[in-house]
Amino acid sequence: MRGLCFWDIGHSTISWKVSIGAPMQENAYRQVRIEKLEKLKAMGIEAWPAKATRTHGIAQVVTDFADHTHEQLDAQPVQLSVMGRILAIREMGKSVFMHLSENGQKLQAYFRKNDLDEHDIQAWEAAKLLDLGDFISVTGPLMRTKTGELSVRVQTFQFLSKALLPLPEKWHGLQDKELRYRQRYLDLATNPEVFATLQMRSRIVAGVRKYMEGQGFLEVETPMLQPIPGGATARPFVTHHNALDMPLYMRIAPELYLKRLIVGGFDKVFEINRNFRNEGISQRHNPEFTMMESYSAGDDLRDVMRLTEHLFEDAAILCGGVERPYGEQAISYATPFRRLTLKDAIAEYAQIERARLEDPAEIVKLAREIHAEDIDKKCPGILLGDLFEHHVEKQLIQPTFITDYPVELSPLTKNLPGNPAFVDRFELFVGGMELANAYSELNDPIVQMERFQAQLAEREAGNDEAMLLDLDFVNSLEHGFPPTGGLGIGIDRLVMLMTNSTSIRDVILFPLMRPLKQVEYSGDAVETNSQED
RNA sequence: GGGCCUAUAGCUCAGUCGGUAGAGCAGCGGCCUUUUAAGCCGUUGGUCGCAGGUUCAAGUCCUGCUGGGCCCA
Repeated sequence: MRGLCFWDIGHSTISWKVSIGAPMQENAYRQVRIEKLEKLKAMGIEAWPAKATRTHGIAQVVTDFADHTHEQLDAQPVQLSVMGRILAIREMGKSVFMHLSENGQKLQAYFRKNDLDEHDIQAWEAAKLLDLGDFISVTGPLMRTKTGELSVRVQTFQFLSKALLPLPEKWHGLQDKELRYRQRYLDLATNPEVFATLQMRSRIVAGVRKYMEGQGFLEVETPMLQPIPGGATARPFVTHHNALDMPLYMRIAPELYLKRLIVGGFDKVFEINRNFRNEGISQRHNPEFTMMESYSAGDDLRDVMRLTEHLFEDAAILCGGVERPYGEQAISYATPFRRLTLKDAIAEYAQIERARLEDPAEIVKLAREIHAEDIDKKCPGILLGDLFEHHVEKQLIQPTFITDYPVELSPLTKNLPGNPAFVDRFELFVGGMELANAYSELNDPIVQMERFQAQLAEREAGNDEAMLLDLDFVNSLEHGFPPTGGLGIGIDRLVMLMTNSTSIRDVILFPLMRPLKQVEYSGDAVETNSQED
């Protein structure tokens, strides 16, 4: 047999949510359409031809002829062919109106029995076999209906793909969030706002790429499979290379490789790609997420701040304006963004006397007030991070750079001049979320080695998120690493802000879902291929 | 990890105090040659997520499980 898989609907221990996308399912809808398919075959019509008859895209027609009046289209007929999926059918006796959809745009097609008969005597019978969800192409002159809607007056049409399964409800679309994420194709096909959001994501990524290139950065690709996962504090996904018989890790960050490129002589590089962190899933976290990470030789944190805020301003303008709605808020991306040190932010938003944050004993006291975990094991710097997270983060709605981080939170960052306890780093917060993270990169190989050793000690003490030592990276620094400004921007979150989406899943085409158990279909035998618990 | 919510027709959703399982859309059969969620008439379709329990009787109450959502840490 063909090794088809289908969702188990019979196994008693399996939670099964009936799905319109379940192939091979006993389904009256499917049966009806198989019968229509037989009728098409009998008429000699191919249901799935190799190429569509098409002269125009629907988007093109909609824009190009937006201003053409009824009279103009009558006087100078425009003959064309477009393809699309049938999203609505309004039947009126011997004429039928349909909406065809292509790439998020809609165009009406007007089927009239007399018009079809003139070109093909069996066409009207074939048109009766059209269903919601089918892809077709229609050929004929453009017209405007009585109500002024631009339409194709169909003379001939072509089946492009006969849909065997029905679309979700035409008015509400697909609402069930689980089905929306599991069967994103149906979500996209029936929810125009979902289509628009995910289309906008691609445009934003293209915009970011264009902006970075405009600033003189070169796009590069560094390993996603890494023998030593570095550049961030996070748990990695583990995999295995068979031929080399060695463990490999999905990268948690590209940082250490991009920095090697600076050592190698590239002055400005960036990379837009996925990072993988083996952590929980939430409205703001997906195990794989997209980062734009960049390094520019000769720059420090102030330069990176300017780069960052203009990138955000640019993206906002691309999406419609420097002021963008986010939930109940209006966020302004007009530069410059507010700058605030970590301690000043805590003092301001928690309404704590600034001087207390200079006293380790006071910091511990404040940490106890918010019931921070493992207070005894943590140094004051890390507790400051806890205080910030608790009191400040969610309140930073307007774009705000937080600067001057404790060294313990930033093993790869250069110290502030004359201050061994704090580093030259910023994080950008918008809409209560961390959006970007940037450093004046640590370029002293001796200090870097000490920082790695401190991380190893952390690891010994049981922190499995502490960084691993990457000796080759330290070695590269010893060959000379110029002052460098580094930046990472969470692209998914940027898209959330720009498209006013509250969940990261809404801006990821295929967010990770727990798979439903499957069975393998092999002739008459149905066997489970899922792992027993 | 903890708490709350949720799963009913292909889809969107009702289902009261425990007493014969409902609507709209979609589908199917009719009527209708410029409709706009077209309209009108008729009609098919249910393992009420899964497994137990209580009860004369469970979509409804209880327990467990599974998927999903939301909130908290």
